[in-house]
Amino acid sequence: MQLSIGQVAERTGLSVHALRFYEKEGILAHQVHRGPGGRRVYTQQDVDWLRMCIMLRMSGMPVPEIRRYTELVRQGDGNELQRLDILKEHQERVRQQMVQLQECMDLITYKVGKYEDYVNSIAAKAVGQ
Amino acid sequence: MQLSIGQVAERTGLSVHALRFYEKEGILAHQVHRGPGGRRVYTQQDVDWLRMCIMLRMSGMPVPEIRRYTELVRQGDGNELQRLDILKEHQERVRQQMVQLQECMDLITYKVGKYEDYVNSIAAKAVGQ
DNA sequence: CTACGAACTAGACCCGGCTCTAGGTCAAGA
DNA sequence: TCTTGACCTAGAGCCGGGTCTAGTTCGTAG
Repeated sequence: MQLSIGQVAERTGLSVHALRFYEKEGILAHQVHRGPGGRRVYTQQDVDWLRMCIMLRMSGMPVPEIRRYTELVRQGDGNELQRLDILKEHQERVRQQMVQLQECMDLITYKVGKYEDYVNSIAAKAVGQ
Repeated sequence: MQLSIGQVAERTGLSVHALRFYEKEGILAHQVHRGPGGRRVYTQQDVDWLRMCIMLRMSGMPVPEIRRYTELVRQGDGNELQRLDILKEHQERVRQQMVQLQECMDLITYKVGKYEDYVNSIAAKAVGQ
């Protein structure tokens, strides 16, 4: 299956601009090949790869690190340990992020509870009047 | 207890620059009062407030929204419903973020597992030789 | 033909959130 | 007295991550 940049944009949710930007940043496992008129032709694998990159970005992996990982994959077999290192390191960061986020959530939930109680008590008084 | 900007920086983890920046952005519940020589004098309440703001920032609340919330608090009683709205909205965003983060985590964990298996199988072969 | 839509490149621009600089005040200690 | 260090203001600069523009080139449809 051959996909144009527009189609890839649709199915990844990235903008056409962002796709070209990612390519320039070296974030494509197997560089996009070009069709007639120099147009980019993507495959399903490209889309799959992009979806993974989107996950990595969403979870806060910086573009340069995604590039490092991508380069390892491009180089092919033999560097699996390095790839594993990158992934594990990121996994740890994500774990920490989740812990932090949970702490924030706890505080917010506590505050929401307080305000709800307060607002309800006001409403109750109003009814009592 | 009176605190200098430097002391507040220490106990919040924010930089002195960031503290002045936050103040300029209107993110201080009760505006910092000034001591001799125009120096900022913070109280424990300021520190507590800042700690909450840090939680809100960490969980992705944009500065302008923290300002809105701060302004409501500054205005005093009577707008608790609006404050509650802001908090609930943010709570929902944080919830979504956590879901996303968990999805990313699942993918990463899956990949880490794959690579570990692979790396181990290689190691086993090496031993077998 | 021509005109539209989708693609191309290179590079400028934007935004949020700080961070840093320049130039100055002030108080305490050597 | 001089120096040091913490503070002050206003405003410039930086970084990450895109986003947008200008000026073209295609291929297809009217």
